[in-house]
Amino acid sequence: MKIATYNVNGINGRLPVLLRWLEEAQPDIVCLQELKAPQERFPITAINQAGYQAIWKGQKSWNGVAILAKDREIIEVQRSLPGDDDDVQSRYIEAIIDQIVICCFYVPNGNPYPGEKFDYKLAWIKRLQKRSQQFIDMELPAILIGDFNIIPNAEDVYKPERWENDALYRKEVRKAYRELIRKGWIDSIRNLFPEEKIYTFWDYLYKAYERNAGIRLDHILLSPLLKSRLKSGGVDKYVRGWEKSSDHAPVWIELNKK
Amino acid sequence: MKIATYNVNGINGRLPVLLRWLEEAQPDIVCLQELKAPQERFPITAINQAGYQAIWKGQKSWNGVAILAKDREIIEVQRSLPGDDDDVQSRYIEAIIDQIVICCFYVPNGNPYPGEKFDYKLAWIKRLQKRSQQFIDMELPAILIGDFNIIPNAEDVYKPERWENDALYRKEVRKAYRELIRKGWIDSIRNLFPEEKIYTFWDYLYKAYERNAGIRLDHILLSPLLKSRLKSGGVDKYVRGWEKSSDHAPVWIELNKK
DNA sequence: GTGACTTAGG
DNA sequence: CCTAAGTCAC
Repeated sequence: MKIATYNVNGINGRLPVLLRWLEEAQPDIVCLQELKAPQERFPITAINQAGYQAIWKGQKSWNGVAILAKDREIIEVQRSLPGDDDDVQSRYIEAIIDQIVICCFYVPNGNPYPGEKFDYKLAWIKRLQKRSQQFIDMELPAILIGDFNIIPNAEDVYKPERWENDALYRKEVRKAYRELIRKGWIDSIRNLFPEEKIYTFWDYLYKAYERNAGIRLDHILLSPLLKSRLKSGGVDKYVRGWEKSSDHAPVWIELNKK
Repeated sequence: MKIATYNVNGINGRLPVLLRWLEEAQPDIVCLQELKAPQERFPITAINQAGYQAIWKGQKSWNGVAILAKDREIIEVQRSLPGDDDDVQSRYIEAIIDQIVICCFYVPNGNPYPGEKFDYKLAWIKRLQKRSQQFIDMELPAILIGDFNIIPNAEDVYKPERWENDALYRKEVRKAYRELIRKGWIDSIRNLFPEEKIYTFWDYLYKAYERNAGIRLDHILLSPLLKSRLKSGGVDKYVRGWEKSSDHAPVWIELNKK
């Protein structure tokens, strides 16, 4: 089973690119972030025609997340991240597919640091830690997947010294990521490729992709129960080179059958 | 010699369509309106690559006119319509090509009627009448060509009764058009096709093109000296059906050699 | 640099 | 409906 995450940066403007990638990559489960579309403007017809069921949580202009699945039932569990009823941003959706809990999310960017937005990011991650710990405690097969807006380590950014005070790399958020790992979550891509330079995002500005000035932001974390099923994975970097591409590339793993 | 007019409704957004049409239609002289680009953003490189020389008068956001010519010298004569030095709108450009005076323009829309904008339109047309009369008086071969924003007659609109109080069809502007004809200008398309229903514009709204709910706004008027050289003409209506087309279609004539 | 939104003009 | 342009967020 192939499971992927892709920050599309606008589901409607990105539709041709998304459909082309779905056709070529044939993922079974896809988590999307940054739909940038209100609930009623999600292109469900085109997604269905491509062979996928979907659940999604839209929002006008910003954020928005979705889970797509091919030939599989999607059981929606949550449409927001528990822990703050006043949070109106559409950044989290959770479902059970094939008996695995899929937590698809888009962590707040958090810039500028310091400031309110950074505080919101830290608070959001705390809620995510809390929610995710429940799956660990219950010993459920679960996946944390999406745009974490966290660069986990120095080897995940082309020029770490430039990023010290960026909310994507601040020590507080790296610490939160390490905390997840300490609790048992497995960074699947880093597990498969312990030494390689792997990026998932290249800024639109300054020819970042051509210079490979990238960062690793999009992650797929497996709960301990799933570790033994991890078969392969990768970043579809070439998609970032397509016309009218997102600034992120799709990231995917394959799990062996239970 | 093939001479055409095309209101492109945004030269940069329309560039692929324009280049495709130039390639297919192979006009010798092309008058463009509604460039909607400042002087420095006219895509002269692409136009040159397509084989055309050009002169143009740009304006930020609105209006803007250009004259293109293939393998012919363009002698620029005017960059604005004489008669009002305070008029800052880029609606008129005049050149001599192959010993013919080419007056390329974009008459003000004039809506809503009544109002200041309608008054500006009438005043603008008066200046055009004055300028054009000079060519008649001097017995020069000349062409008035562009988007007149005038529906000359009831047969030039799909539903005339709906348009009585629209600035494109108000009796004042139709009278001004008749006045040009009375002075000797020849409506080349109507001369070639006295009885046919011919439109050059279909609104983007309400599926106007699919319903053929069109109007005739773009005209090519010949000074008396050129009447005998009129060989053929037409509206490239199919261009309006292309993806990302303008709301106008190109209009063209062919002149016999002198 | 890019997307979504808003506004103005048609 | 469609364009250009200005705004905001990333």
